[in-house]
Amino acid sequence: MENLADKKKAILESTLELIKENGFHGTPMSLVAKQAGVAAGTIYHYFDSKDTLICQLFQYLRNQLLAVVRNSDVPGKPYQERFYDLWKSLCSFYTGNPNVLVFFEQFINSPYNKKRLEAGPDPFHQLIFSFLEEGVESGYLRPVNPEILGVLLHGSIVSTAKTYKFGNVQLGEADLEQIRQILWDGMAAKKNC
Amino acid sequence: MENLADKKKAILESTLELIKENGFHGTPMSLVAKQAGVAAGTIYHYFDSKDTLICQLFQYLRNQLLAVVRNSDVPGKPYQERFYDLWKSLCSFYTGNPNVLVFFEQFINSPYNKKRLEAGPDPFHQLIFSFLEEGVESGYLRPVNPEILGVLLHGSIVSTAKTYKFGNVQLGEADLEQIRQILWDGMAAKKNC
DNA sequence: GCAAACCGAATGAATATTCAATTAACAAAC
DNA sequence: GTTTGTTAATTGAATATTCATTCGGTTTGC
Repeated sequence: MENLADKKKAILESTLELIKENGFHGTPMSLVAKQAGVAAGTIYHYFDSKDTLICQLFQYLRNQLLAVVRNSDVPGKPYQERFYDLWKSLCSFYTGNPNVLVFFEQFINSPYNKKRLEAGPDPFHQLIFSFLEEGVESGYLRPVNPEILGVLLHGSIVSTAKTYKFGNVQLGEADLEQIRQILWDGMAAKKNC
Repeated sequence: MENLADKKKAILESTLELIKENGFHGTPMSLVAKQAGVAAGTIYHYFDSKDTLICQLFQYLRNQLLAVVRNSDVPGKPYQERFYDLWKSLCSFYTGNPNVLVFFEQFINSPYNKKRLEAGPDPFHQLIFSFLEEGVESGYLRPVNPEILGVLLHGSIVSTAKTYKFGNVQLGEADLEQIRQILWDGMAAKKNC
């Protein structure tokens, strides 16, 4: 899965790049071909249609995201640190790959996503969910539906990454730390209040 | 600004509807015309091009959002209640108008948004910012850059609204209450911890 | 009567997709 | 080591479709 054929990978990366630049529409196959350094016909050797190209691009990037999350988790550490690590690694993945974030947002709010939702929960979602569930059961997090905690966690990361890259305001490391802290303080079980 | 010509309004609303259904692309002018009950040429009487139609639709909806926020704020109330009201009104606007949420997300992550960002901060953003600034200065909220608080506030609302409508999980009123509570607990100044 | 609103078929440019032909990859046979 | 055969990869011009936009003419409001 990692060492995709060079051409196929080039096509996927070019599509990502162009969608960031020109938007979801306004990215003709001819441009994808040119940017990837292949002929138009070659794309159709690897992908049935533009639609499947876009859907497979989503899968491809989603797997990268999953790998990032998996690698960031060190089971031995205390829960709060693992929480911080998770937040940080996700956030830095998005800020380091802003075109991925843009593509995700476009994809998820497009009709393409309908089919995906009908296909059931994806591994990324499940991973986050079970991590939060563990936190609740161990008493580190408030006794709240982990789905809700996931909403807050993910929302804060996406929002932060967007502001970081696109906003007029520049957020520094200290700011990111604060956001993480505020989120934790809200979600953590209150011991002495 | 409120009583737009009937036809113009119909065109805007149809565009919104179709973009939710068929996505940003895949929404031809011919369909917009049919759905709005006008001729294709009529659209060009009101809008220079498809691009300006989409940009004006964004402005149109952004003004509605602004009005919702303005109406929800009752200056006499205690700050925490105003905070809750703001959160609730924004969230229910999005859950009640899911196509607006989808459109916003599409628009903001598209190249159209570049021009908008270059045009400076918009009134909606400013309103939220000053509300949070007031909270910080009055000592109700943590002494943190209001921009950061805004990120968290907006992220939690968007994420919640998306889950509410599109997620596999159904969130009830009690769940929304909890999310609001968690957010407040994170953002509020710590009095006794 | 006049100006603005409106119509919708016609136009022309853009573009997703196809396909017949060419080239590379590579293994088996000699 | 060369030939040969076979399959997969690649090309890019041609096709058919789609779609934004135009414009000459018609209707409506005043």
